[in-house]
Amino acid sequence: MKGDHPHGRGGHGSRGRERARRGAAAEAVLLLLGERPMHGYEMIEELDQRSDGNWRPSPGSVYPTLRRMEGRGVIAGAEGDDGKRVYTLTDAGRERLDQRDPDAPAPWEAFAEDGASLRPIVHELIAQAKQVGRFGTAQQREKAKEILTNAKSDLYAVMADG
Amino acid sequence: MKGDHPHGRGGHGSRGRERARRGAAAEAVLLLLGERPMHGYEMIEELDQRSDGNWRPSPGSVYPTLRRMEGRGVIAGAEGDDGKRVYTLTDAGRERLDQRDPDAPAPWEAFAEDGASLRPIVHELIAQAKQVGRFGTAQQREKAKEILTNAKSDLYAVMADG
DNA sequence: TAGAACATCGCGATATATCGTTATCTTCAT
DNA sequence: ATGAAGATAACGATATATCGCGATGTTCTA
Repeated sequence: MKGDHPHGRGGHGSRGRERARRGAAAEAVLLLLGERPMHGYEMIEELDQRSDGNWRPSPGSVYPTLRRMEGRGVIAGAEGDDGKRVYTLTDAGRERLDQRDPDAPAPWEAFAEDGASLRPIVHELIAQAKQVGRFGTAQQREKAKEILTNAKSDLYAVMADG
Repeated sequence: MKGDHPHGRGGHGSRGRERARRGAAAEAVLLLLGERPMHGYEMIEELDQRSDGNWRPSPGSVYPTLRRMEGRGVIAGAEGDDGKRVYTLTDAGRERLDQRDPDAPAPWEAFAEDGASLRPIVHELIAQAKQVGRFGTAQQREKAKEILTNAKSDLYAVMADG
């Protein structure tokens, strides 16, 4: 029951995925282009926002997916003169989208975070460290180094026995 | 006078620059290509290493510089079939390099850090936070959040009155 | 010689593409 | 049902290019 590890269905928790499911990128593209035409980078940002910063698919995920889908005829890309390649749903793509279960959650929702995410606080900490690095005196930087070193040790301890 | 602020020639310290001098990128390229032909990304990595991670010029610095220098005839770029554009010194470039004062320090040396850099420890801290985020339980993540929040406050305090 | 005006450079953000590794999912034999 | 094998997708790293903002350095003027 509870003798066995505090994992349960916990292991790595009730929070969002690490890595997207197979096909999640393509499904996300289908849904986004169902709303309006977009280019690749735009989709990356959109997914980043919709997942609250927890799924920002890398170029290595997005651009091959777009090419794949284009090859399969579900989307069509038009090269603009500004170096942007804007994609639109084809009829086949629209059909595929219509066939999708409308109650199924969008892929980015699988990445929704509860409040326990370390991301924002880590981000703030980095920003503050940067401030000290840029504008602090040698003494202040030394102090900062100490603080950060201690924090690191504390994090180790949490994983070791916390 | 000198009564003002514990800055002296301290302000932001005896450590490396924030931003490269005007012309530093071009000078660095000249020096690197004096050693061997390289492509853009390779130079970025090389400068990152030679400056101990303190100057990793962004694509927005490097690629325009390469094009500029090519336009001025000091370097020549050859497009490979693998998407890499390898640059070489031209005779004019070699001449320019020979005319350079050999005792002058290389641009990346201006970024040399004393031991007070926060960069490595910040990096380690991020790595450890990631570990907790990936593999930690909800309790452990909560603890980590607390630790990081405290560290942030401590850093604020250092800049405020430390 | 000060300072203002101008030209140019450095850089983060924006934008795209591919490669090799790793993870995921399906399928097929056991 | 189970588990190994194969196919394919996701992703970080590698690679290039441009834009606009802000910093830097030079030149011109008073």
